[in-house]
Amino acid sequence: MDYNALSELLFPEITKTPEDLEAIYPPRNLPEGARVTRFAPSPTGYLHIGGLFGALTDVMTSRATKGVAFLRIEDTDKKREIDDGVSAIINGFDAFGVGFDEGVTGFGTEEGAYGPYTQSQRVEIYKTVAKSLVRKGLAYPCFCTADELSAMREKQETESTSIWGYFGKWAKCRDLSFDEIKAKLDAGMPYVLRFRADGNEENKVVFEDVIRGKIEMPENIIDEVLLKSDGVPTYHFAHVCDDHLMRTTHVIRGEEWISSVPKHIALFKACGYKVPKFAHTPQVMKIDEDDGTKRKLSKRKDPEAAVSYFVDKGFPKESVLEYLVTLLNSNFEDWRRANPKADIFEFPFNLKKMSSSGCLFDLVKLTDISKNVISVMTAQQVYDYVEKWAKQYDEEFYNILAKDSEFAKNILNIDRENPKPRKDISQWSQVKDYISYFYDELYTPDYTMPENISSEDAEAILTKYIEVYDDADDKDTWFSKIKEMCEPLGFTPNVKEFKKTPADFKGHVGDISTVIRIAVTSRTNTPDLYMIMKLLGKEKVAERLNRTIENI
RNA sequence: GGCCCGGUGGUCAAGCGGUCAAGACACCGCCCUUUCACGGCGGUAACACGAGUUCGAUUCUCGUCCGGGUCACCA
Repeated sequence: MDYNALSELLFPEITKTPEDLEAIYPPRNLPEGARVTRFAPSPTGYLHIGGLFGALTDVMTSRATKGVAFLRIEDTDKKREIDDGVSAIINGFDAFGVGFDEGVTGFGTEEGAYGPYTQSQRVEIYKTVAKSLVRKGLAYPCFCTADELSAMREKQETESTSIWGYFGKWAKCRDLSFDEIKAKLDAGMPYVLRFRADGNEENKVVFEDVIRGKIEMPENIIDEVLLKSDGVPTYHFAHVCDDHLMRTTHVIRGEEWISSVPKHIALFKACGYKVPKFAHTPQVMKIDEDDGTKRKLSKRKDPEAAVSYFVDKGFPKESVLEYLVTLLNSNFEDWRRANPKADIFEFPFNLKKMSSSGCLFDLVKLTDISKNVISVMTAQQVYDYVEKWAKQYDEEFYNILAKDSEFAKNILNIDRENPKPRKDISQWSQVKDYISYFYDELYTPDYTMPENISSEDAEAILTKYIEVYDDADDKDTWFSKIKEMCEPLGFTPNVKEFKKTPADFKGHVGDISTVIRIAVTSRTNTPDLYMIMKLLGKEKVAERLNRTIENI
C-alpha cells in the first residue's frame, strides 16, 4: 500500500506538515517547573459546580507554579451544542472571578499565541496531523455504516467477547486496498478516519497519575475514530493534537477520562508527541434525597449543580471559591487562618494533595465559610454586594436600600469592622429579613412577650422606659438606666444573683432588655439594641414603644 | 459482562508499618454575656469485611462486599 498516495487521496487540500505546526506553535519559554494547564469545556449548557471545581484546579495549579492556564472550547459536536454555550461558560467564570491567562475570552474573541482556541476553527490542524498519520500507515478510512457498527456490537455482546469495539477481525476496513478505497471514495461513500491501533491487550500501559499515582491498564487495541465523517475530530484526537500543540504540560480532567488514557497515550506516541502528565480529579457528589446514597451531582436533577444557583441565593463568589478550594486541598483552611487577607490565588496549591475520592458538596459547610467571608468585609463592601444582588433579585428591597444607602450601611456596620465581627449573614438573600425591622415598609409588628413576663410587667417596664429614655444618652448611661429600672419593678440588675435565687425576683436585667427589644424590633434576638435605637431615631423608637403598650 | 477508580467519625479530611488515629464543619455541654452572634473550654463520634505478610497493620498483598466511572462518528 502506498500510504503517501492514500494521504494525498484523502487530504489533497492539506499542504502543511506537522513540522510546520511545530514551527508555528513552538515550545513555551517558561521557567523550570511552570505548569501549563487548560480547562476545555464543550458549550453544551450552563456552567456547573463540577466545571468550576475543575477550572479552579487548573488555574490554581498554574498560578502556584507561575505557569499558564488557558480556556479552550471543545465544540466538535454540533448536535449537542447550544447557542449561548460559550457565553454561559465565560459569564460563569466572570461571575466567580476565575480568570484564565489565555484562550477564549468571549464570543468570537480570544487571546494568546497558541490559538485558535476553539476546536471548530482548528480543522486544518487536525487534518494536517491526520494526513501524516495516514502517510505513516497509522490511520485509515473506514466506510462502515452506523447500522453495520451496531450489528457488530450486538454480535460482540452475544458472543461475550471480553472487549467490545472496532478492532482485530471486526475491523473490516482496516485492510482495504488502495483501489477499494478509491472506488468507495469515487462512489461518494462517507467515511471516518480510524487509528490503526497496534496495541496488544496482553500488555499493560503504565502511567503515573499526578493525583492517583500509578495506574496500569491493558494497551489500547481499538481502532478509534479520529475524524468523523464530517471531517471534525473526535475528542480523543483533538485532545492529543491540541494539548501537544498548545504545549499543555498537565492534562487535568475528570476521572471519567481515566479509562481512555491508554488510547490517548497510543495516539500521542503515534503522532510522535511527548505524553503529557495526567491528573484525574475526583467528582463532586451529593446525597440523593430519595435513597440517601452518594452520587455524582447531576446537571439535570440538581439545581445546585448550576453555578448560578449560588448566585441566585446570594452566596458571595468568594465564599463559593473558598469552599471549593478547601475541597481541592484541605490544608487550605489552615493557610487561610494564617493568611486571612491574602488573595485566594496565592495559596500554594498542590495537585498531589488532592484527594482521589469523590467529595460531597456540603451546603452547611459552605454556609459556615460564607459567614466567615462576609464577616470580614467592610460595611461598604457588604452594602455594595447586597445592593447589586437586590437589584437583580428583589426590586422592592433594592428600592428601599437605595433610598438611603448611608442608613443601610450604618445598619450593616453594627458590630462589624472590629476584631470579633458578627457572623449572621451567609447569603445576600438573608439581609432583607435580617434588617427588616429598620424599615416601616418591611416591619411587621409582633407584640408577643416572653412567657415568663406578664403583660402587666411588660407594660410597666415599657412605661417606665419611655420616661427615662433619652436619645442623647451614651451607651453606658443608657444601660445603667435600664439597670436602675430593675429593682423598683421587682427585677434584679444582677444576673448571677438571679440565678442563685430565682424565686426572689420576677426576672433579671436581661428580661427587661428583652421586653424593650421586642417593643422596638418585634424580635427576641438582635444585634446591639443601643445601636439599633440610635439608628432608628427617637421618634420611631417612641412610637414603637407606645404602640406596643397599646397592643400588649 | 470486561477494564479501571474509590471506600478513615454525619460531612470534608490528615495519616504513608508502632499515633491515646490530627484538624475543620455540624451536633451536645460549660464559660463569657442585657438577647443573639462572636470568642474560650470540653464532649459524643471513624480506619467496610475476611485472610495473608510482619514482632506489630488504618497504612503493604490478595479476596469479598459496597459506591463510582468507562466500553459512541458525546465530550
